[in-house]
Formats: sequence, structure tokens, C-alpha cells
Amino acid sequence: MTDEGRRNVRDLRRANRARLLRQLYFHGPLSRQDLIQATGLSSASVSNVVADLLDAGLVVEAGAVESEGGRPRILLRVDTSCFEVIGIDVGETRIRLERFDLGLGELAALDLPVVGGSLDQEAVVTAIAAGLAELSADAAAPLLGVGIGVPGIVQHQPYAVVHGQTVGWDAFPLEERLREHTALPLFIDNGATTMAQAEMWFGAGRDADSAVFLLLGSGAGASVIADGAPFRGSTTSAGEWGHLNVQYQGRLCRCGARGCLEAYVGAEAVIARHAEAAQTAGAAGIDAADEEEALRLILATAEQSGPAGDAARSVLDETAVRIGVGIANVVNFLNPQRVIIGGWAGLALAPVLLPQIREVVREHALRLPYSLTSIDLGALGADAVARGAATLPVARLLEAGA
Amino acid sequence: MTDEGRRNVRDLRRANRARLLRQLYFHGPLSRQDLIQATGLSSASVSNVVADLLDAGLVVEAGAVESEGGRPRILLRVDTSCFEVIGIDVGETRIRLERFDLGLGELAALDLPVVGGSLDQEAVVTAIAAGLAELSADAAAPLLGVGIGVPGIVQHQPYAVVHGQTVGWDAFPLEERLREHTALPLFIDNGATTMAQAEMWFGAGRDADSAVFLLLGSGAGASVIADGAPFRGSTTSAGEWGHLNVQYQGRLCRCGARGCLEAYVGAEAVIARHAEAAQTAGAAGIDAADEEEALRLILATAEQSGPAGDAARSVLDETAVRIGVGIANVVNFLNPQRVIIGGWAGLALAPVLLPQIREVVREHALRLPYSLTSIDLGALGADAVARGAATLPVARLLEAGA
DNA sequence: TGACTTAGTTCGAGACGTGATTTAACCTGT
DNA sequence: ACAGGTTAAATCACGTCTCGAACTAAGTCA
Repeated sequence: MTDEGRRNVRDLRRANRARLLRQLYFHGPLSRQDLIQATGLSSASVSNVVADLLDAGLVVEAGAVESEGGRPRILLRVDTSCFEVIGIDVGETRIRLERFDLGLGELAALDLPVVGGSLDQEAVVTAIAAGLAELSADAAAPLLGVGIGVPGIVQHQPYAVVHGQTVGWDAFPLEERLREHTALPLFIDNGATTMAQAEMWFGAGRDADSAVFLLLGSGAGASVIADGAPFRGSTTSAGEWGHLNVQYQGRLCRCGARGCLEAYVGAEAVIARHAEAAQTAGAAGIDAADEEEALRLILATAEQSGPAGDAARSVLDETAVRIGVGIANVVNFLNPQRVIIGGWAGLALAPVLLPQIREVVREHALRLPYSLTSIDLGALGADAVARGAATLPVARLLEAGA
Repeated sequence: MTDEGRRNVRDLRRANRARLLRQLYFHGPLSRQDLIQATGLSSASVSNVVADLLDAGLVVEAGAVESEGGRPRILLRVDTSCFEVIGIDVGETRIRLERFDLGLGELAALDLPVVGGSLDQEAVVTAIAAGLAELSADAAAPLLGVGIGVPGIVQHQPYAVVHGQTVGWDAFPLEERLREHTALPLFIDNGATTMAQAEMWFGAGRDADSAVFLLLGSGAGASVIADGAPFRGSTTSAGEWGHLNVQYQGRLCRCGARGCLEAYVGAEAVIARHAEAAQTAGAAGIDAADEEEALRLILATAEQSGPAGDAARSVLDETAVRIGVGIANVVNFLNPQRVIIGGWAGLALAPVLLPQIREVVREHALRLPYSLTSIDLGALGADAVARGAATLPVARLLEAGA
């Protein structure tokens, strides 16, 4: 009903090995004594399991702690060079592939532009296949697997199928298609989820066990972490924060409904709203090559005085309000420990809008959950999605303990 | 980091015993063969563990299946008479106590009106204490514990403290206060959560493992079930569905913010909006003794033609729209398997409004999650909260397996 | 009555975790 | 240099667990 596995003594061993490995992975070099403390296992068992892990080559000794009269403790750490992983960020405008060591230290990277601007399924498959071949060619250790973050809902049935309403993917069987090009284990998940995973492991979510990550890019998504694990709905499509309705009969959203948050706060929406506002104000529009530049220009315009600046400011003010309301909804409904804003547009907008956003949240959220939440920027840069994707094979390793 | 326990072989046994017990509890009388299938354990272990449970008196034999040529299978079932539990629903206007057997069959009940209509803390404590004494006096089996559903946020620190903004409780240390009057194990939780628990075990949530239960009463709350267990935020105050913002700068809510869902869809809000609409339309207002009657009258008025009927209909139409939008938000953001509408106001409104609500949800939700969700009424009556509260001690027994 | 079939129990083997004991490694002071 | 003290890690003996196989129990069918 709830948890599978863990029936016989062998599973028990696996679970304990996983527990130790996890502790070592996340809490740096530790001595066996520390592990006894942290896991509650007996010293005999820790010795035993550690011997296993040393044999397997997953863990190595890492010096010793200075003695204070007795035998010094030997430190242990995960051997981050014993495996490598590949993480892929399939974005709406480019595909980024990175190769990491087991500790998620970056070893190599590759940026592939998507031709024509539209995310053609065939093009994506061949691009990923080519990138994988190139990146895995000069790996110095066995590749544990490939994690892929995609812009859409991922269903495992049992092979990953992607529904990307915004990029025109309808039940795109990505895993099966890639199977033709690689034998590596594939782990496919929503990009917002992988970003959240990266922030939870190495960024703004460290040491929290419940958080909500908002991904503001062209559109707006989210990923909910509850009790340290991503919350997936019944069909793993939870987290569609951008399609919360915040205004009945409001702006038309690209999903077809009216009044979605995404119709106000995604980069695409901000740019569209600015174009309208500028026209109304009789100010000049923005002329930019891509969305990132357009957003930068809007932010710059808002610094100016005059009608153009007023128009930009009013657009940004409303953006802050809508984001704030969207966050207040999340705070009230899910009561997370932290709310983290990420995604390229979020990272561009939030530094300017954060004070306003916080104020709007305060006005719209219930006192108790609001007082127990923090609202901050993501700590990882633009490669958080790829890095988070790479955590997927690593997470599997940590769970299996082998 | 995640799960405690389950370190040594003894814990393993406990877990397996719990697994079997749970299976027997929820899936009726089963033979040992069925249990082998269901749990994946070997026949030897099943025999072994079943012998334990038989010895402990938790499980008894329940006849045999007709043979088809071989030795007949002996059926086993949980002995529902070996323990009793008490469930308490602390409502805004009355306290209901019920005594159940282990299978949640009702054995006795007690309704205590709350004097003066306000939920005075002292009065609640003494009422519960008196009710407990009366109910436990003629129990035929040992009492496993007492579950209490309360109108507010419950924090365990480590003794349950209740924050009931709507009933004027501010950090009410209910558990400690009751400790003075009883030695029985106490389990205190939010009333919406216990109702959801009851529906999950015996009602509209059976066989689902993710669902959202909407509790429409005077106000509007919710309880989220994910992977079979209630989702609690970082401080157990998740589920404040009523305070999702659905209209920027909308109606004033009693929480102080503007545009909360609760300002449109709770019974209190519906009645207030109808009063305004009737006045505008020049129709007669509603004159009722309490909210339940008022709501009934509004529903009846909507059947009439003429301005009064038009006014009532428009109020109900908007109610359906707001509920629908609120559900669409839940569907998009959490992707539940089922959405269940409960609470006295929900049970009164939904039969009439459900078609409209479903249509609004369809318009506002993303296609994929919408197509995989059902929206229905709760299957349990008004005692769902008390019954759900009673499940809490039972759940503890099932988890411990002893 | 006896062959056959299926259910449930018993038994020996293998694996695990634990506490106690032993061995290892280092420090201090003489 | 060396003994005595101290702490870390490995080993051992024991009890518990699950499992597969062998065995017993309880029916059916001809």
C-alpha cells in the first residue's frame, strides 16, 4: 500500500547501506563514530556496512581527525570520481548538456541551440543523441545515467512520455526515442522539478524539508517539495503554479483558459503586457532579439522617468502583485518552510521586485503560515535545471546503496 | 533523513506484521494464501506472523473458503471487538462524541451542545471530560485511544496545541488540559483532516491514494491526501483552500485579506452575497434562524421565477463559478486523483451546482490533469469528522502492528 | 478406500544487527 | 624508549528474522 520493499533481512541491509551512503554524501567527510551517531546503528554494523562501501569503491578514506589521546578517527567520504552523470536541460530555446562527477562537480558542458526556435521532437532527439555521444566520449569514469529536465508534464507508463502543452508536445515518447541512441539509464522529469532538486541538494533549499520552488521563465511553473521529496500528483503533473487562476475572466493564457497566473507573470506575458502599456502611453515599444533581452530592456526602461518609464513601472508593479498573490496562495494552501524563486526570468525580475512581492504576500497570506515562511531567490545559477537533472541518477544510487 | 525506524531485524518483523494487519483490516477477511499474494512474503513468514497476530488476539479465524479439491483456505479477519476507540468532533456549535469498535462500527454516541454558542476553552475541556467518562463507562473492550477533530490548526510541540482563528482559540493547549481528566492516549487533529481520513478509509476516497477533500461549512477548508497520507505543511497548517486568492481586490474576507475564495463560497459568504443581491433586485431577503436554514431557503428561492428567483440564481451561479475556479486551481496545482466535496454546506450546495462546477473546472483546468480527476460529493454523512478522529488511534495500532 | 490436490506448518540454512570483547592506533609522562 | 591510559575499529558469539524445501493436514474425486 505505502512502501514497497523492505521485507527481508537483505532489504534491511540495503536500506541501512543507503542510509549511511546518504549521510556521507550530504554531510561531508564523516568518521565511523559520526555515522553511529547519525544513523543510530551499532558500531559493529557501521563497521560492517562501511567495509561493504569501501569494497564497492563508493567510499574512500579521507584522512583522519586529530587524536585527543586515543586512536584517531578515520574520515570517510563518497568517492565522487567513481562515477559520472550527465544532466540535460531541455529549454524552450536551447538544450544544455553537462557532465558531472558523482558530487555534482561540473566536468564538461555543451550548449545546443534549437533551430527555428520551435522545439521539434525529431530535432530534440537527434540533438540529445549527438550531445550524449560527444559528452560521454571523454568520461573518465563509468556513467551512472542521464537525467533530463523537460518543459512539460512527464508520465512514466512505464517509459517516460512528455506532455508539453506550451511547446507542442503531445505524448512525446522521449524515453523510447532516446533508447534507440543510448544504453545509459535515463531519468526524465519536469524541468521545474529538477531545478528544485538541485536547489534542495546544493542551493537555497539545503536543510529544509518542505519548500516550493517557482520557476519563472517564458512561462511559470513550480515544484513542491514535501518531507524532502518532490510532491507529485496522482499522475506526476502537480506543480502547475502558472495555471492557478488569479483573475476571473482575466487575460487569455496560452493554455486556453482566462486569468491564469502565467498570463501575467511569465516573461512572455510581461513583455506582451509591456507592449500594450507602452502603446497606450504613446511610448516607444521594446525592440529586442529575444525574450531575455526584452526583459532586460523593460527593467532598464523602468529606471527612466517620463511616460516610457511609467509604463514599464506599472507593468512591473502588476507583475509583483500577481507573483505575490500567487505566492500567497501557495503559502496558505501548502504552508511551505521556504518559497524559492528561480528560472531565468525570476532571477532577473525578483532582485528588483522582491520587496514589493513580500509585501503583497504579507497582505494576502494568513498570519501564521506567512510568519513561518521565507521568500528568497534561488541560489543556483542558470544551470540549476541541468544540475538537478543530473541528481536523478545519483538519487537512485543513494537509494539503492549500490 | 526521511524515515525513522526499520534498522534491525526486529523492526523488520514489526513492519511485516503491520503490513499484514493493514491488509486484513482494509481488505476484509483474507486467507493466508491471499496474504502471501498481497504482501509478497513467503508462506512461512505469513504463517509465522499470523500466528503472532492470533496469539495477540488481534486477528481471529473467520470460516473457510469452499475447497476445490484441496484443503480449504481458512479466512482470517481483524477481531473488531478486541478494542474500542472514541472519536470526537468539536464543531463550532456542538461537540459530538462517538464510541466505535476497532472496525469503526458505531457503538454509542453523545451530543453535547456548546452553551452560549461560543466555544469557550474551559467549557470544551469539561464537556469532553464528562463525555469521555460517560462513554467509556460501558465499554466492552479496552479503549485504544481517543481521537479529536478540532476547528483549527493543530501543532504538536510535543503536546497538541490548537490555533483556531475562527473560534477564538489562540494556542489552546487542549492535550495538556485533557491530560488532567483522562489517561487514555489522545490524538488531536484538524477536523477537515479527520473528515478526509474517514472518507479515505470508508467513503469516497477508498482505493484512491491521492485526493483533495473540500470542506464547505460556514467557511471553506480542505485537506490534501498524498500517497495515502495527509499532506501537512511544515507546520501542519496546509489546506487553507478557502484563502486562495481568486480575485485581486475582490470581496473582503474575514481573514482580513481581499478576494479569498472563502469570501465567495462559504455558507456565510453565500448568505451575505444573497442579501446584497436581493436588496439590489428589490426582492425580499431571507429570514432564517441559522445558516443551514438560510442556505436551504436560498436554494428553494432559486427554484422560483421572478426577481427573487433571479437574484438567488445569480448568487448560486457565481458560487458555482468560484468553487469551480477553486477546484481548477487545486486540479492544476496538485493533480489529485479525486476531488471530494464535503461539509454541511458543500453537501447542500453541490447536488445542485455540481454540473455547473464541473463545467467551470473543465474550462479553467489543464486538459491532462482534468481528464484524470473526478469531482464528487463526500459519501459519509455528518459524523465523518468524529469517525475520522476515531481512525487516528486505529491508524497508530495498524502502524505498530501491536 | 486410495490417489490427488491444495493449505498450512516445521525445519535447516543463510543473513543481519547487537553488545561484549578484542585488537589497533595514538597520546602522555617518565 | 617504554609503560599506562584512551579512544577507534574489528571481531565474535548470540538471537532474530525470512526463505525455500520438506512435511503434515484436510479436503475432493473416482
